Amino acid sequence: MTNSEIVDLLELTGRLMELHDRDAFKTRSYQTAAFNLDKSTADLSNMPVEELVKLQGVGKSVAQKIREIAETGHLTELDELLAQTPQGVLDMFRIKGLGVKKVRTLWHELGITNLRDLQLAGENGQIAKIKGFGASTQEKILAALEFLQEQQGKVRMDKAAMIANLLVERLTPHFERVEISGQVRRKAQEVDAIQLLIQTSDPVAAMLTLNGLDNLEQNVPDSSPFAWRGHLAGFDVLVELLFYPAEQMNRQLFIQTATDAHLKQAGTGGVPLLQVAYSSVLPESANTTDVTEVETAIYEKAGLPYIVPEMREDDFAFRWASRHKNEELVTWDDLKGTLHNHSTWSDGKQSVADMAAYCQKLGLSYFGIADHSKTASYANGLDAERVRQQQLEIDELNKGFGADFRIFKGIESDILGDGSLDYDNDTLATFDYVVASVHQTLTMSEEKATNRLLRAIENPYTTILGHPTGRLLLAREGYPIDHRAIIDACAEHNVIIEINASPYRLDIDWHWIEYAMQQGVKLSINPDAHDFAGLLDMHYGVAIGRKGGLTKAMTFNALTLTEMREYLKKRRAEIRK
DNA sequence: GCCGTTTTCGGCCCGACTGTTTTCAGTCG
Repeated sequence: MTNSEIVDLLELTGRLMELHDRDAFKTRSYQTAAFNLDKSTADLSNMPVEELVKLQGVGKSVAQKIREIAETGHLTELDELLAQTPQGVLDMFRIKGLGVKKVRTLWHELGITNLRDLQLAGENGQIAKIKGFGASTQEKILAALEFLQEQQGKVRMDKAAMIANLLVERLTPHFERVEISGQVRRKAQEVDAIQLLIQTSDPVAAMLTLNGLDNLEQNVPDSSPFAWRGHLAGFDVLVELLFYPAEQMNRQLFIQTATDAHLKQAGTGGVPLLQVAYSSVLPESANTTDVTEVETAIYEKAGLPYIVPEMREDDFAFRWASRHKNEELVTWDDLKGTLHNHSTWSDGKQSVADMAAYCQKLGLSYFGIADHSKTASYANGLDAERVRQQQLEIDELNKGFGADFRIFKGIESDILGDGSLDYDNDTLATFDYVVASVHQTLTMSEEKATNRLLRAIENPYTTILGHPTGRLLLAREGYPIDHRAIIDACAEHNVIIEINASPYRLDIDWHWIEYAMQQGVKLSINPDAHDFAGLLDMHYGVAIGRKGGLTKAMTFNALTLTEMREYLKKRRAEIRK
């Protein structure tokens, strides 16, 4: 059991205890234990009770529960609570704006035990009639339900990659060649089908083999003699396994990776790319696995420039290719540092020193710390005094590094409702740079949200605009903003825009990268890391950056240490003028 | 149930905002 699995079970237990009106303080103790353990780096599943009780928020009782979870994978108390809770009531927790109290009211007052009934109650106006609810709440619930339904059967790119790799591992022993294709190979940020190509000359035998494997649940009506469709147990996303003979593998890998829109692109003589892919005699030394060679040949025959897999979405790629070369696209190796990260000073799991050391291990030459600011009290945000203390710590740490590594002093300053940052100028002036982000009051009209961001961009202390829309993929739509106005303002005020690389956000959306580049606005691939693993999220940022055509030259954190120091110094000097 | 003592029992929590209220409960990050 991983820490987060243990924490999730404790958190759910606390939530269900509250739902079922158990003792409020007992309930809270589960919730605070989960809250504290979520930030712990201790190896919970391998700790004895006497060690566990030393952790903040963990007493004898919760320690024993953790042991039970670690040893059995279950918590008896939770299982009992779950048995008393309809699945549909649990589903209601996924609706933004519904907490325990409202869910309990909907369940007990209207007898709602599934999302369908919830929708009907909303459409009939019943929800608005409950005291404590109103027309506005009802509207919000209906909108959130609709959003949730749209996300059904989709997973984020990180989970999709994990499932795809799991399948490759499972299938490789049984087949000559297994390749990830489709949305996962294309690095789509949301995936509704995990697609793999399987090389076989005997589809009937292949089907039998697949159906003999554990945890692969076939959906027979959706399958065909050459395509197994179904699910991997435990994951609510379609798995599609397509059978091809050896000589078709590379050709199909190309075809299945690109979107229809991309394949419709006409090349020389108006022949669509798809037709070229099907009709060409390809350089197939039978089993060559050099896919790039084959795909290069296809584009060449079509008279079109080679497009990297990430960009095979629509005709944007061809417009981009008329102005750029593929070699200009940013890569992981181009990244020289990282600028939006958290530490134990706010809600991160690791210390500044440990995070910096890990960055050195990754081969980066600078680590920017941008912990939460004072308004983010829920995340233990730093007031001016703690900012000062943290900066002293960073000064000390920097003394220990040679000329090839440095920690930069940043902050993720909340953009308040009126667009101002939440420190006075004297404090803002102490940072090497400022990431300005919105964290509260996320329901705004486009006009209000845009004006709020514009004011933050105009603030001379703002270096980077953090996650511009506040969206959470598959969970929450961001607030609407006028992207052009925001990007134009960033150009005017010399503000960099973040590509938040967390697979939960990927915000700013890749569709806006090209416009930003055209306006001369650089983008920073920011992991928003709260622990070591979070730093690796920059891989997703690179993938999504490439999808949007981001070049190394326009990637802010591709600046070398020397260049970054110079840039930040110059930017500071401009403020003083 | 946990914590922290004024050491074995009494008090537990961060603040902004929204929508529903007419003084505040519920949600969120």
